[in-house]
Amino acid sequence: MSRKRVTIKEVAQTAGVSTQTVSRVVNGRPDVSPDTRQHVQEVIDQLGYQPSKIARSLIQGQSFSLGVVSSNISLYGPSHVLQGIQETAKEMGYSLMLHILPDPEVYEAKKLLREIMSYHVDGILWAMPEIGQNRDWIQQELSNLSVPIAFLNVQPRPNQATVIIDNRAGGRLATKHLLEQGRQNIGIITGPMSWWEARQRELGWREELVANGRSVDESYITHGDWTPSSGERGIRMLLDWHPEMDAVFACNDQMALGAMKIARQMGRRIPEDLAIVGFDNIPEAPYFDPALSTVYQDLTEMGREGVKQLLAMINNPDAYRPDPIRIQPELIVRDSS
Amino acid sequence: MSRKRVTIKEVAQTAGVSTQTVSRVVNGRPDVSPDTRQHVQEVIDQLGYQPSKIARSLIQGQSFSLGVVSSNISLYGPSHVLQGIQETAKEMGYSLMLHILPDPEVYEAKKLLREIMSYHVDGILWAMPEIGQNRDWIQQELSNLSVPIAFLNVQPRPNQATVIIDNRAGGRLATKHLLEQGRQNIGIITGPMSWWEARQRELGWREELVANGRSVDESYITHGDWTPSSGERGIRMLLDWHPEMDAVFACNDQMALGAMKIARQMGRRIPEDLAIVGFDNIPEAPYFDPALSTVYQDLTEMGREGVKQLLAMINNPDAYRPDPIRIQPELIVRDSS
DNA sequence: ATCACTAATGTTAACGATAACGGGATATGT
DNA sequence: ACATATCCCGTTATCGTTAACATTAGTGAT
Repeated sequence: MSRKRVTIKEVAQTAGVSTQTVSRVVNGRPDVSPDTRQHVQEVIDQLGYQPSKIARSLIQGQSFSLGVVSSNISLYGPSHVLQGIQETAKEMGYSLMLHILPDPEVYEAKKLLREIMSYHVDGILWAMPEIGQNRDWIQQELSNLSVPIAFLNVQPRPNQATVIIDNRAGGRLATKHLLEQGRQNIGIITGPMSWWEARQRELGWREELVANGRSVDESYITHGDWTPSSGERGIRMLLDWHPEMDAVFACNDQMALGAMKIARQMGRRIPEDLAIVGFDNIPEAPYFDPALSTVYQDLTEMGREGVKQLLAMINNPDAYRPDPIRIQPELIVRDSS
Repeated sequence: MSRKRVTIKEVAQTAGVSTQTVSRVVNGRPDVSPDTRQHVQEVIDQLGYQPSKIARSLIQGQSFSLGVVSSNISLYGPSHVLQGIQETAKEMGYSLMLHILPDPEVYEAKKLLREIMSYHVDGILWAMPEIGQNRDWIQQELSNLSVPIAFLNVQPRPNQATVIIDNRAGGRLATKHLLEQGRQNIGIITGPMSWWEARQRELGWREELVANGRSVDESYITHGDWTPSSGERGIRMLLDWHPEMDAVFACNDQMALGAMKIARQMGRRIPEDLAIVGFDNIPEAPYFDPALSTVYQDLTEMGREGVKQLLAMINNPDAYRPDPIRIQPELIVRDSS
C-alpha cells in the first residue's frame, strides 16, 4: 500500500517550523538552535523523509549524477570499464545515468547529448571504443556542450580529458616477450582495424619487431573481429601461408582461444611448436589448455580514473587539463609461450 | 565555451509567445494554430531546445527513469541481465539509474531505497542474486515503497512481479542428458549453496536422478563458488572419492572449465571416461577443449522481460499480477558429453 | 533607555516545466 | 442581433527544494 513521497513541507508542518528550517537541518547549516535541530531531525527520522535530488538539482544546478555512454555492456571490455566507473562514482556521491548505444558506429550525437543533458547530468563519461569515424560526430558537438566530458580509451586529443590503456605498449610487451623466447617468425591476429585500440596493438607489434632488427612481413598479419571463431580463421590462414610460423600474438584472449584450438588440430604443440600470447586476461585465461599468456589491461582502473578526471573538471571548471592519462598494461606469462 | 542550458522561457521569448504555447508545441497538443506551431518549432530547432526531464518529472510525478539494483556488473551474469534491461528500457523511452552494491550480502535496504527514490524513479528492478538472507532486508521495506518493483532471478513470492530462469529445469536437463548418454555415476559441482540459483540447479540434478530410479549419494556432491579454481578443487575431490565417476554436472561454465583441466591431468579422457556439462553458455564455451556441453540461460531476455513487467505495473498500478514468469533454459550438446 | 549587533527563524522568489483555468476573437445558430 | 461554442493563447499556481532577503527577539555597550 504505497505511501506517497514525504516532502519537506510535511516535515515542516509536523515539526511546526518552516521548510527553510528543515532544509537547514538537512543540510547541516549552522543557523539552527540545538533544540530545534534535534526536534526536526526526530521528525525527519520518524517520517522517513529523504530530500528530492530532483528538486534540489533544479535549484542548485547540480544533480550529482553523471551520464555514461557505452556500448554493449554484456561484453568483457565495456562491463569492466563500467564497473570501475560505478565504483568511483558511488564513492564520490554521484549516481549514473546509463546510455548504451546499440551500434557504436551509428548514432546521432546531437540527439544523444540532448537526451543526456535533459537529465541535467553534471558531466559525461564517453566510454565508447573509437571505431571508424564514430569519434567525429561527438567531436563536432563538443563546443556547445555545457558540461565537462571525459573520454575513455580513445585517441587523445589536445585539451580533452582522456584516460587510456597504452595498447601500443601492450603490443610491444607481447612481442618483446615472444622475441625473448627466441621465436623467429611472429605473426599477429589483429582486431578490426577500424578500431583505434586494434591499430595501436598492431603498431606495438610492428614497432617491437623493427626495434629488434626484424623485418615486418605484411603477410604475417591477419585481421580478426575479436571473436574466437575469427581467431580460428586467422590462425588457419597464417599457418597455411607460413608453416614456419612459431609464434602468434592474438590481439585478445577470445581470438587466442580459437587460435589455440585450431593450431592443435593442425598438429602444432603449444608452446613447443607455436607460442601464443593474448590480450585482456579474461578470468578463463589461466584455465585454457595450455594456460594462456596474455597482456593484462586494467579496464576497471581506467573507469575509476575517468571518473576522477571528470569530477576534477566539474569541481574546477577552469582547471588546467593535464596530459592524457596512460595506464600501462602488464604481461602475464603462463604456459602458452 | 559551454553555453548555458536553453530553457523554455528563452524559446518563448525568442518566438514571442508564452511558455505555455511552447510547451504545447513540444508536447504536440492540439490547441495551437499551424502558423504558431511552425514558428515555435523553428525557434526550438534553431536554439537546440530540449525540455528538461527533471523539471517535467517534478510537476508530472513521472520521471521516465527506472532504478536498477545489481551486483558486480563485470561478471557474466549481471552484465547480461543489465544489457537486456537497458535494451527494453531504451525502447520504451525510459532511462536507467544504476545502483551497484559492492557486496550483495551486506546492504541497508532502507537507505538504499531512499537513495533510489530521491531520484523519483518510476519503478525499481531488483537484479540481485538471492544469497543467504539478503532478500529479507528488502522484503521488509516493500510495504512502504511508493513505486512498483520487479524481481529478477529470485525465489518467486506471492503478489510480487518476478522473472526467473528455471534453474531447476536446467539442472534436470543437464542430468537427463547425461543419463541418456548411459552415464551411471553422475556427480555435481554446485555453486555456493547460499545462492538460491545454486540450490535450484542442485535440486534439478537430484530430482532427475530420483525420477530415473537412481539413488542420490550425498558424497557425489561437492560445493564450488562459481570460479574455475573451485571447479578444479571440486573435480579433484569427486574423482578421489569416486574413481568410478563417469559424468559431472558443473553448475556453471567456469567451474566446468577448471574441472575439465584437472580431469585431463588426472588421466580422464573427455568425454570417453568422463562427461562434463556446464551451465550458462559463455561465449568461450564452444572453444574449450573439448567444446563444452552446457545449459544455456537467456539472461538478457530475463532483463528484457523484467522491464516489461515493471512497466506494466507502472502504467496500470492496479493490474492483476500474473504468475511469475519462468524462462526455460536450453541444453546445448557439444563435445564434452 | 537607546542603538547596534547577533542568533534564530520565517517569507518570498526562483529553478524549468506543465496543469488548470481564463479570456478574447471568431464562428455558429436562432 | 444576441447567445453560445470553438479556437487560440495567456496567466497563475504548482511540483520540492534552496538562495536571498526579511523579521523578530535577545544581548551587550554606551
